[in-house]
Amino acid sequence: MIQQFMKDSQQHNTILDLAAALNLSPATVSRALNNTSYVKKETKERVLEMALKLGYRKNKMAAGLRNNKTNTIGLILPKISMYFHAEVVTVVQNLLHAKGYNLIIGQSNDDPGMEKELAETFFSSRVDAIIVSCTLETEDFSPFDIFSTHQIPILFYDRVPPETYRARVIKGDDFNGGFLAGKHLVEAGCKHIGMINGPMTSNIYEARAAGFIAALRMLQGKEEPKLFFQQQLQAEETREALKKMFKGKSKPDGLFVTSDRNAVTVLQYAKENGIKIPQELRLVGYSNDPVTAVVSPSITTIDQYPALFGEKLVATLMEMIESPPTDEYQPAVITPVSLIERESA
Amino acid sequence: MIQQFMKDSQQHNTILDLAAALNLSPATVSRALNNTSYVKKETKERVLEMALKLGYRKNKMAAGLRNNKTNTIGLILPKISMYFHAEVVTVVQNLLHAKGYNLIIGQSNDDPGMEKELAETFFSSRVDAIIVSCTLETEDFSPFDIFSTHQIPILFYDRVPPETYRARVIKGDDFNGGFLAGKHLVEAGCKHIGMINGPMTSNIYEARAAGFIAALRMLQGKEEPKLFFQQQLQAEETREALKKMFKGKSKPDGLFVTSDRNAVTVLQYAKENGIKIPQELRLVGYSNDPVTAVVSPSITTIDQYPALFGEKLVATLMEMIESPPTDEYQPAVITPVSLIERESA
DNA sequence: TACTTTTATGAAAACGTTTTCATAAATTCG
DNA sequence: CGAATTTATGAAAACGTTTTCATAAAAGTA
Repeated sequence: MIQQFMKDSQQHNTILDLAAALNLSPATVSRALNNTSYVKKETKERVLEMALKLGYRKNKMAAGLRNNKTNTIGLILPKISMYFHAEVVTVVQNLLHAKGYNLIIGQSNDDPGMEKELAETFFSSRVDAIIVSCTLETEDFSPFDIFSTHQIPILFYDRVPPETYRARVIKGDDFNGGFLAGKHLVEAGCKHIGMINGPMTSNIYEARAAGFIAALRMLQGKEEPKLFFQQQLQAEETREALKKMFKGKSKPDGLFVTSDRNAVTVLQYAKENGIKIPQELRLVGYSNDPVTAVVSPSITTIDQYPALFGEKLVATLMEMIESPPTDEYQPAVITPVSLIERESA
Repeated sequence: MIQQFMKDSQQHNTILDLAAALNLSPATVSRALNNTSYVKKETKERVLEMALKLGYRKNKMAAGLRNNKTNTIGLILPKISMYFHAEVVTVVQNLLHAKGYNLIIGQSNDDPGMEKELAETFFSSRVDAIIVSCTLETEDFSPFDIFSTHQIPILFYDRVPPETYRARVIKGDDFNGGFLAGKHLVEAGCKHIGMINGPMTSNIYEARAAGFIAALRMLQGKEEPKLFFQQQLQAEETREALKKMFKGKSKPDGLFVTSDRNAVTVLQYAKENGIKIPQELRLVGYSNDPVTAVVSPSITTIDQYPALFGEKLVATLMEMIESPPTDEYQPAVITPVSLIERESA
């Protein structure tokens, strides 16, 4: 009965196969499947039943081509395995799935060339929207222009373009994060406070530094602190910076490290060199990577609430997809941060 | 000149637009773009130049529909943010991108229902192949049947179906991992060795337990050890297990915990309860999560070489995609593990 | 009853590619 | 030089949907 309509099992069956098996037109089958427009109740049931029997699944590509909608969102980020990003991706993917969207992920590995390549690929794949956290060095954002010119929603997060590049942005309150760190160290009584920062080409490190300096200036009345280092976030560089810091006569008694991984490196360096934390050196990290909670001493750090971040991302994205495009200026959404006090400071 | 051919900027231009602008047929343009078949050198140059000028990008959906190839791979895993998986995904995505494939990711959150849903979605999206690491509880693998019946390569890794479900599989050498852990604890002189394992419904925990027991049996001559616990990998459950273990009179002096996160929990419990590691309790974890290297004492663990894992995944997948499907039985690929000795044991 | 509206379905076009089938021009070969 | 081959291009069909435009039947309304 049914078998006579079933094609070679390796073939996909289509809406035409369903139509043939039911003596209906493909149009009606499509309508039944998507319950758009009028379809007799009985017909719809017959279609659904047959679809089940033949194991029919819609070819999303064909539908996408026709509808000009892929139900796919592209996500470009530096590296999935970084704690903050892994958490964000986790919730973003879950929420998008619930809303019927696929997520395609591309890692720039902090290489602007790769980032551009991914933008092109995703555009070519006709993603319905795109989410981007930039490279540490991205200065030319024009590879993303195609999206705006083609009215494809683009949403930057965390590492974002400057205000001058008009785009929707969600970012953590890095200035406040830096400020909280500085304030905490000052209030703990530190006199010589240093900082090991990431590259200032990236907005997040720039803002963390600005907030931090503002705190020192406001609360200690100091101008430009001396013990500043910026680097590419490698453990080796952190050690270099520490060596320099502790060589001089004005050793730091407080240190703000803008990445938890590097804060852990500081911890190890301190242990190796007999520097007591927090007695001799108070330490504040950034991100609330779970590792900071289990090392000893545990590390005081700034939580960025990545899950909340992810939720806001998806909510904003959906709003962008659903509402008609507007040229209105949309101020950056700032998500909160807070200081998690632990043993290191 | 050119502008007259440019459409409204929000429109995508197509191969037809190129053809019109150049007074060529779409066929020739396509041939020039993909350099298939004969195209005069000069023509090809003209096409490429115009493509650049008009900012043409191929619509991958249309191409995919026509070619029955999406250049997209689906990946289903429990949760991206787990260390092992994050590392695997990182290298898999990078390698796939280099080979011209997009990666779409779906998280089952260890829910078999969600896993099934994702399989359906990815099938519907016509992925060229699919990579799966199962739920801890997946027992019914039939949701994946569609792929095999439609000749779509499917490759399981890490958490895989049993031998009886014929499918290509890449897994870590969990038996050996368990064996190495057991051997190490025995050789360290432990007499009462316990184990906290994940759910035995999953092949990985079953194999780790089997290897571990084999080691104790072979090297200690003991039959079924007493101090066995299995649980769902939650910190709370680990604490419960520990409470029970240390309540009895035969307290363990060695412990194999088949997940590093839980090994860290053991560390904390030990600290809270004044149990000295490694003096009173030797501890071995599993996965070589970076956290094990930075806690103190650092944790001896089993490395699974996730990067190597990812490389093998992609290599095998490419082979499956490129070579004609075969019914030949393909034995599971086993990737190596090794014991990383640290302070805890 | 005769008209309008609602319900139900089908034919055909469209989405943007690629490829098969033609055909013509250019080149090679005997 | 004429025939065979290679090079170069175009027309049209195809991939699997969805949707517009018809049209017909059923239901509602005056």
